[in-house]
Amino acid sequence: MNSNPLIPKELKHYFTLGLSIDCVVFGFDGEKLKVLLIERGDSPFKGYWALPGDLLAPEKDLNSSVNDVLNNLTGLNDLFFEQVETFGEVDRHPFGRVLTTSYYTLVKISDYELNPASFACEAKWFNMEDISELAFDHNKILNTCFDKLQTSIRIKPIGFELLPPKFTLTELQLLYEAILDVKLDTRNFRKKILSMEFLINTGDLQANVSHRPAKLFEFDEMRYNSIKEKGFSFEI
Amino acid sequence: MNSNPLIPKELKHYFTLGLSIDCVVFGFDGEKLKVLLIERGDSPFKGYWALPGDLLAPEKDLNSSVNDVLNNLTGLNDLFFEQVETFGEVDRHPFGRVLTTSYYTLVKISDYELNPASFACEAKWFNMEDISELAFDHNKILNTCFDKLQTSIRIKPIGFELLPPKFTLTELQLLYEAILDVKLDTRNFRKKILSMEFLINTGDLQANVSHRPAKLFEFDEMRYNSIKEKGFSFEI
DNA sequence: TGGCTTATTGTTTATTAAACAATAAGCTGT
DNA sequence: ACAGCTTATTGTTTAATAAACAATAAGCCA
Repeated sequence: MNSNPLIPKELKHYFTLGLSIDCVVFGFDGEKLKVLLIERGDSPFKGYWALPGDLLAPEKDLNSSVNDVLNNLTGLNDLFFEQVETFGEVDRHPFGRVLTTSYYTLVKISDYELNPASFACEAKWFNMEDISELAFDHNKILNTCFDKLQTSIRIKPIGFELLPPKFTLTELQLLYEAILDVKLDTRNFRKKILSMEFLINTGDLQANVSHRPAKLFEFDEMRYNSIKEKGFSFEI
Repeated sequence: MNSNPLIPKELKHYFTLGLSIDCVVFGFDGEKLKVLLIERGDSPFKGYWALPGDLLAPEKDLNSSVNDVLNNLTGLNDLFFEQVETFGEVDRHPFGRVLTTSYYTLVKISDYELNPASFACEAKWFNMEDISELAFDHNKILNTCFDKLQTSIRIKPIGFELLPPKFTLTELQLLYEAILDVKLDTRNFRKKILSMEFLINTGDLQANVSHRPAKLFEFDEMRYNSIKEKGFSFEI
């Protein structure tokens, strides 16, 4: 049962920590940026809204447990997470010493169904501005992850995971505006994003709209990935 | 002695983790970028070179323990660290389950004396290119921190901590070249760095050099800090 | 004073960002 | 068919920034 069989006696005291994983799942609904929260059905902080998170099992890798934790609580699955920061104030957890490593990801809300389970008695998307006091130090964690998201989107072309396979440039612009919380100039935005050449004009048009239909784009995955690795500067 | 008095029985199993802190101390000697390593005098990895690092005591905050860990092993003191990433592969430590949170900092080598202590039987500055196989997964950790350093220096004006209070523009350029591992155009570098207006020309000149003495600059701390917070783009 | 060493500076050209509004295309209802 | 509505699309001018490039300045020393 002890996961640390070789620990010298004098070090036993150091092997009493708990570590949790907290997931910040940002969602886009075509208009606003949201965050997925759960209502906790167990102590501590029973009844509070919180980031989906749970203790790391000693026999599991850290980074590869994130999806399990999220899946257990909300039903969401198979997401790509970015690790952000580990929080370790002594008194951040009322039960004892629990540090937590935070991660964020981005999803398209309509692609997923929420199925709260385990100690999550509810799971819900919240507008960023509607979030009040969360359990633990989760407000701080959320803010840190949001800052990181805003920085990242200027350096890497994240965002495509959040759109349908074929999308319009207007949809893409709305996504950037939602994440950065600014209004962008349409002409300049389009010039810039097209100049990066990871968008492909499919030739298809939007259907069933009562106005001029927009061109549908998809993205060039090869080129997108190579840019994503190198990074770029998206000052817009 | 148990630091987690309120843990429900069924969760005891989760509170058996160890967490260490690993410090990547980059140093600048006026010419090359170096890293501070210790030779481990204790098992595991006795005799190996390693990043200075130690277990986190359950009664101490994570971020504020970094300086203690480093000070214990090397005598260095009072540095500003940036947290980078937490590594948590199950088998990364031979004694059992130990995750590690990594941090980096930057120092001017000549400002510090090395005093290895505790299980560090040696402490030494290594050129980045002279580093071979380190203990644990420390090569991976070092690489991750180095990537982060290179990214950060393009976004924030780090670097001044590494220079004497009054320094020449050539010294500053050498620092950037050491960290980024590139050659920069002197005229463009000076224009760019001066246009940011956090450098103050002290009016003093370099002394005891057998060539045209350079002007000595210091930096405008107020302005430097405000830029550091907002971030900037140092594509150079 | 000539020679050595490093410091300092400016111009031209290319690229990128910013600001700004008129026209196009499909749909709807008449 | 067309007038009116809605959103999509596009280009130009100006300003700012980046890139490329080499001659002169200033102190020291012999």
